[in-house]
Amino acid sequence: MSQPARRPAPRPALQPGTADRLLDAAERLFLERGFRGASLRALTGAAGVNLAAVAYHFGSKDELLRAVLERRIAPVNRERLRRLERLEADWRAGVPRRLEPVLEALLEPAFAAMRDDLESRDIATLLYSEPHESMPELIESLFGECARRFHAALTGVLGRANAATLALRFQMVIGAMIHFLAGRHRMSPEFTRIDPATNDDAVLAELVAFLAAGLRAPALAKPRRRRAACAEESLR
Amino acid sequence: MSQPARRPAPRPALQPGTADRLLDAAERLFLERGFRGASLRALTGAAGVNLAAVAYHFGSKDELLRAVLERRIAPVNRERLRRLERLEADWRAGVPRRLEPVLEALLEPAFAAMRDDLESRDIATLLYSEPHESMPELIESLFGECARRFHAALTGVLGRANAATLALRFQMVIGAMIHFLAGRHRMSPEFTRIDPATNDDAVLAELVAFLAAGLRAPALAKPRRRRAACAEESLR
DNA sequence: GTCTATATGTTGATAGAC
DNA sequence: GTCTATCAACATATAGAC
Repeated sequence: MSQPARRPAPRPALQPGTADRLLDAAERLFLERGFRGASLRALTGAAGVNLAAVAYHFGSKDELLRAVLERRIAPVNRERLRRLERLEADWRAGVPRRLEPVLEALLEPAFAAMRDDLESRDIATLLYSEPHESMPELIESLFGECARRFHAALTGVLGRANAATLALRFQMVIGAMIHFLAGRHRMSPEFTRIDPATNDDAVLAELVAFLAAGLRAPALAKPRRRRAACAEESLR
Repeated sequence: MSQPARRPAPRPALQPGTADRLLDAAERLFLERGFRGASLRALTGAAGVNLAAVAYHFGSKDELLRAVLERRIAPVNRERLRRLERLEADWRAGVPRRLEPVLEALLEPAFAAMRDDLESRDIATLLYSEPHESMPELIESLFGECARRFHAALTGVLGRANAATLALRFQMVIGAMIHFLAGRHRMSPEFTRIDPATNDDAVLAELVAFLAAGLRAPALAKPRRRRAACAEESLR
């Protein structure tokens, strides 16, 4: 209305640009067929763009993958850290430290993203799975800070001792989470025996309950050691 | 010495045959580079056999993959079921049902295989990861019976009610197990903060403790419901 | 920014000699 | 059983017109 002319991105929502349509198609096909299984021809064909657009907009297939992953994962991790920081502020203000809110801060943003974008159900599969030279750095750059911050927060809630056990348990949390975000849609309901109509919120609540109980499990008696009975303090 | 001539398989151990060398090389390279990332030329080159040997001995690359998977997974699942059947015989004889032995029957054979064959650390990665047309049937044919039997055993130990919750929790067990068998070697120790020297037996014990605690967690209060406090009976 | 055309290499599979 | 030679299809990437 007020501007006279020359707008670089006129209608960002009505007609997605070539780059966005490529990202959408790549996301879908990478998930369906894997990185190597989705050729540039299939990608550009599905997006309705020219084959050469990949090189022009992203440079290479590898960088297209990175763009696909970052677009989904970065906002989820930002939300995770935002929620964690609010918890930590509460703790500094004297609110007692509880385990469940930390797990919810870790899990809920991923489930929310899954609910909002059904097409992109689980981007994390691509990281967990296909071997790819640059994956380790990509994992570190995407999840490194987030993982360290949550690990530290769990240490703060569960106690500083027994760091080795907590490191193992934190990976069990990560494993259950990834499998649940990704694996459920890869296996048939006949195999998992999970009702396909199960509400995502219910799954999230069940995950939090399961993982909290696991994290609170008494530390293993090495030769022989007293076990703490208090729930919140049992991993000492 | 005594036989005059014509022996079809003279020295089965000293010099592995072409098929076995192909299986070994394929296993290693599929794990390193993924199914699609390992070409038949790379496979046969590493095995020191001719390219055409794949077609002769296995028919196709797909069937070579199936052979690789079956060779490792079938014996592990046989051992799992053998142990589970011994437990069930004990139960029929009046021994009280406990959760931990069931988890050990599920986990220990996989860890033992990992310990025995360091090269083939985690074959399950190949199933969990790369999308492949025939994977769902392959998963069903390799793990279907085993999964159903363990699911039933867990139902027997934890109680028949709340089947929906148990189905979810069983998948959490599977997820943590897979991630632990596979993921630990994909991520750097700096990322996981797990001491690389950690004993596999210790990891197994920690997994059992974590998962048992998670499986025993009280069922979620739906609107409002009394929670059972007894450990072995809490999932009712 | 988008397109055609093409360069250059690799893939899985197979035919047929030995 | 093992080999060479080769096929047809496909891959990613790029040069250069519009």
